[in-house]
Amino acid sequence: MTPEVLARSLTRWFQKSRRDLPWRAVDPSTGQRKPYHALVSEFMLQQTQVARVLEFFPVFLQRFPTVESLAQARDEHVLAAWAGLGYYRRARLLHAAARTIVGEFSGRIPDDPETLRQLPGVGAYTAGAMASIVFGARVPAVDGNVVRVLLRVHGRAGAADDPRSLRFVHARASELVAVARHPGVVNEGLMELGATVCTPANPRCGACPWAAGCIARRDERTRDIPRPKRSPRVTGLVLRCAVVTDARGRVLLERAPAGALWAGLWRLPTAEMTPRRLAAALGLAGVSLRRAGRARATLSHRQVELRLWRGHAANPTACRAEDRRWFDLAALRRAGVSSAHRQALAGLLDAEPKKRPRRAPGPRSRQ
DNA sequence: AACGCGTGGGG
DNA sequence: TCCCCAAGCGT
Repeated sequence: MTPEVLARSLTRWFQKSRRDLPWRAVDPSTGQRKPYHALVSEFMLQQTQVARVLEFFPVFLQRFPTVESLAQARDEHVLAAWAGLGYYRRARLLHAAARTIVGEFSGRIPDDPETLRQLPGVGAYTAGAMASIVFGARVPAVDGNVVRVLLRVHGRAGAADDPRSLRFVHARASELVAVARHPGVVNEGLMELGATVCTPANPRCGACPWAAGCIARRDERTRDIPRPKRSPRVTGLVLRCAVVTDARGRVLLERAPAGALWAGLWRLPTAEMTPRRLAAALGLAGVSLRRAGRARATLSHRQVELRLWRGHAANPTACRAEDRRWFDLAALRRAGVSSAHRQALAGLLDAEPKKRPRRAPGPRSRQ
């Protein structure tokens, strides 16, 4: 099928089937989407599904309604609003981008892809998406969905992360936006098609506007295109974590240092190695620690086991240290804490309904 | 260029 | 339970 035919049928399909997502709302005063809302949504959507972002987007915007409010915010508060969404570097990069936008562009979000690309956390995809979807620029926006959809419709074999596949897809996407009436609609339509119809497994070809001309479907190769990527190896990681409370029921947390997992978020005092005397190694001299179960977290590249050690601090000030703080339960709920640590703390937070109150029995092995 | 970085839903 | 993976980016 020619680019013209593809662009036209995709546009028609998208205008009929597009989901009503909050970041797609048009600002009546400008007739376009709010650039700041689009920016926040694009950062959240990096490697993250729509359903997940829907939970966080409105809350984040309520907390930081404008790019100025985000730029002025403290890093810790931005991280707290991101807690649970994952890939926390995005929160720092979005924060930095907001500061650049306010500091260098008077709070106006750039509208051309080259300038957008200079912002922290904005790569080729996000720059293309912002420029085309918000500002109408005639540039492609190639994400994982677009790669899959275009490889399939053209019947092009290859892995999704193969540079040759990506060059091919970029060329096809460029043809589409070149002939499109609304480049942003074509780009967003491609992603929508990949997310809702041309899915990795069990594509719903019956609902696809391109089904009649799809080469992969004709050749019954949708299952083989794209070839699966080489999966990164997942390594195990064991962390010893102290769950220490004081007489008022407050729990002691520390900020995960740069370079650590969940960098910048609050975590339980943690040791990676097995120290002879855990409490002393954690700077908790005088606290008697007892084994208290474990929590597991599966990350993209890491299988983490948190071995929990419970203790009480008779003298809270003795446990103070740089980047450590006592949290009461209310503060704990508001704090920037990863889902893994939130799960580990679930026992303390039982006022809060947890989806998975997994509580493994204590292992016999020494921790 | 390959790797590090979270999370929860679905098959 | 296990495996796949989703609107990527920085280094």
